[in-house]
Amino acid sequence: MALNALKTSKIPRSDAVYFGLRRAIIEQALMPGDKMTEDVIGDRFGVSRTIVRTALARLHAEGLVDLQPNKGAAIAQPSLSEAHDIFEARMCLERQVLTRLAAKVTDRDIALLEKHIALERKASPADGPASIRLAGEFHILLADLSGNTVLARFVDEVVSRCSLILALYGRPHSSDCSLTEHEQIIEALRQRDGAGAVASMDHHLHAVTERALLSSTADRHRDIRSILDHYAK
Amino acid sequence: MALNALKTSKIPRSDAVYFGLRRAIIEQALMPGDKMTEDVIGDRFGVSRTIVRTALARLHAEGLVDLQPNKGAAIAQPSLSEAHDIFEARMCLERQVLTRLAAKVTDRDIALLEKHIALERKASPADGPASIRLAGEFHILLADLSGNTVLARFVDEVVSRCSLILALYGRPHSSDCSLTEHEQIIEALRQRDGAGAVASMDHHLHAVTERALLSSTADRHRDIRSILDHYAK
DNA sequence: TTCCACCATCTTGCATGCATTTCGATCTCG
DNA sequence: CGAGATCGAAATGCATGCAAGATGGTGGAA
Repeated sequence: MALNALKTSKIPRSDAVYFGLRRAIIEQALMPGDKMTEDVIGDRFGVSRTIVRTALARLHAEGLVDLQPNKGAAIAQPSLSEAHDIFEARMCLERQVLTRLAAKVTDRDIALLEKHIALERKASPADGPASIRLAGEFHILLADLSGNTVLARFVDEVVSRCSLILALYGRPHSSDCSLTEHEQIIEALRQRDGAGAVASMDHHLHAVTERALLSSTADRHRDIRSILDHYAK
Repeated sequence: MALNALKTSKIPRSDAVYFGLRRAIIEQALMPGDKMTEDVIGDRFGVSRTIVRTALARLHAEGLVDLQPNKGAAIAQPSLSEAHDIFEARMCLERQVLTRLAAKVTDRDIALLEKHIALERKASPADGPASIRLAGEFHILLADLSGNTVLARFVDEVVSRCSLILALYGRPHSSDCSLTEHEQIIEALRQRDGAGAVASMDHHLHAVTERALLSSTADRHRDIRSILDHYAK
């Protein structure tokens, strides 16, 4: 009785759908623009449309899914302008995370970060999807360790949305070099060097931004909306 | 044809419930801890539980509502620790907003801000609820004018959650002095003085924080039904 | 051929019904 | 008298059904 009171935390079935879809989006199994029909998702997950609808609404609130009334859901396609907004917010939030973290980081925190880096290093060469996810989760781990749950939630959101931006505008294998940048951040934290950590993060995020947005002008598939913006007026 | 394409944006009925409840929470008509029964809300707004559930989930995602499985929804009661996290995130976000805004603010923006201040000034003396809401909306307006939609969304959330903190820990009539502080911020913006605007905002938010975390009020017994009659339409 | 209207089909918006769980009051027993 | 068991009312979790809106293709008229 007293024991299973701990495991009696019934979790809603919509959570399973939410996390499943979220991972599919972040690992770029589902690509921006892909249509998400309630029936299809419900069949795959073995739940009714009611549940799917709840999960989609949640993803919509996070900006991962576009939701138009009477027309259904699709994976969000951030415009270049939105992409810029997301990167700016991300920079602002992650600076705060590192400033805060440098002042309170423990050896155990460092160990957790090292452990994560090891995972990144292992997954990096071959496994594309996992590599993308792990690179993002490094930043989410930093935010968690900062101890500020609000910052952590916001970082989680902007990092997730960055996956969409990468999928839309980025070039394929661009996450390798971020590994050493992550190591630089940890090194600065190990020395409780807040300014250094922020500087490393600035450098890292600028690099990510450039990698993500510079290739967009050249080739690959481009955003129709930003193209039309140019001709509409 | 081409004209009504603009007005053919059917809005879901859950939006009405969402915004109604949100306003009731922000204006402190509904207080932290108040139980929110789906049937009761549905009756007041004239919709089914399905719709109410959607609105509650959205409020939960924003941290305004606590949602426990099988136990229902209640207005969130941020802990002091959460309150601190929220203020820290808010400070970080609003600094960015002002830095950005000072660099691009137009005379039209200034005019909008002045107009809002006029509203605040008018509502301040008597109307408690509206005064609370307007003080928050000043900050949301700043974020909107910054042009960064992501920052704007985040600011919206933290400002809303600050209402809960004020309701829980703040003292009743504390929003008057914030008016002159808002004016200081506008003045700094008018001179395109980013550093000055940030300094004013720092001072303002520190003041708000201090005002917020002083005393707790005795709560009386209130009826959710009669309150919702006022917000249902 | 091109454009428009119309219809079949698919999909979403929403209410309702049923099963399950929670909560509180009464009852029972020590 | 008090602590725990028990039962009923109430609230939630979820699936399903139906109406309304969107999509895409066909046929007719200019």
